[in-house]
Amino acid sequence: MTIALPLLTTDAEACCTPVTGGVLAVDEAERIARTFKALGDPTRVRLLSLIAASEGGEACICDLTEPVGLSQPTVSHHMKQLVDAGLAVREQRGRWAYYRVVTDALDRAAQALRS
Amino acid sequence: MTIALPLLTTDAEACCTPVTGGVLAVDEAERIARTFKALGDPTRVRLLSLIAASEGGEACICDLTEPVGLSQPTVSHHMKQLVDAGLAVREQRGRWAYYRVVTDALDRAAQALRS
DNA sequence: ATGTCATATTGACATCTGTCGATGAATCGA
DNA sequence: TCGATTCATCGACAGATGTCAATATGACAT
Repeated sequence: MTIALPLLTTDAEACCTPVTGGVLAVDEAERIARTFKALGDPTRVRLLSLIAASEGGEACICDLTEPVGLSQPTVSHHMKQLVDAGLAVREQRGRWAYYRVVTDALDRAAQALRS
Repeated sequence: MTIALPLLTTDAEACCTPVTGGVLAVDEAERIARTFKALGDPTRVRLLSLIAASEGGEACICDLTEPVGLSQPTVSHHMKQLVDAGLAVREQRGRWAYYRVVTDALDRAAQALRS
């Protein structure tokens, strides 16, 4: 007999012992830090903001390269970081890769900062 | 004539255009990212948690070194990062340096993630 | 099949970051 | 005054990070 288990729990999904709610276990601190590390680069903050403000709440790499003023590989790299952290999701449609912000993940990250 | 101006506005004090509330200006994104960068290290997350959970909500370096298992200079370095980011404050009392968490700064950081 | 377009990956590079041991600075007690 | 204590700073080092040009991958149109 096999049991269906979630294949992957991204850091931002796993919820959210608040930082100020008692001493955090090492692995909890690592999970929380991974999420904030992804938010700790101005380009990535800007990318999330650009995507969230786009029509339909989604954007492809080609929409993002010019506004942030960086090369396409660099933007692609940053988006991968955000996806790995669970803060964005990627959907391939034809030649384009559309990214959306995972607002739940942002909310959960905010929870970790609540007092 | 001279005018009294705030000498320093820490990043976490300056509030808090939400990431998902329209395209962020570059300097706003940089401010937000600086705060989250400070939160992007597991040791620093742990330090904040340890301080917040300490008696009186404050702790000195000597209280923190052993729990995080790092050298005193390293802990001191991390605390400086947190103070520079406005997430902690330092008060010297005799030989000891007491640190407190700036919960308002955490709240404001959380605001930046609200949708 | 071939070429074009959008994106990801690779490899390289300079810079930043976390860590430590050694040392300096300030405070207190004897 | 002297030594002990607490913390910050310095110098060094390995490893991580942000960036780009070049290239690979994959999808679509012709």
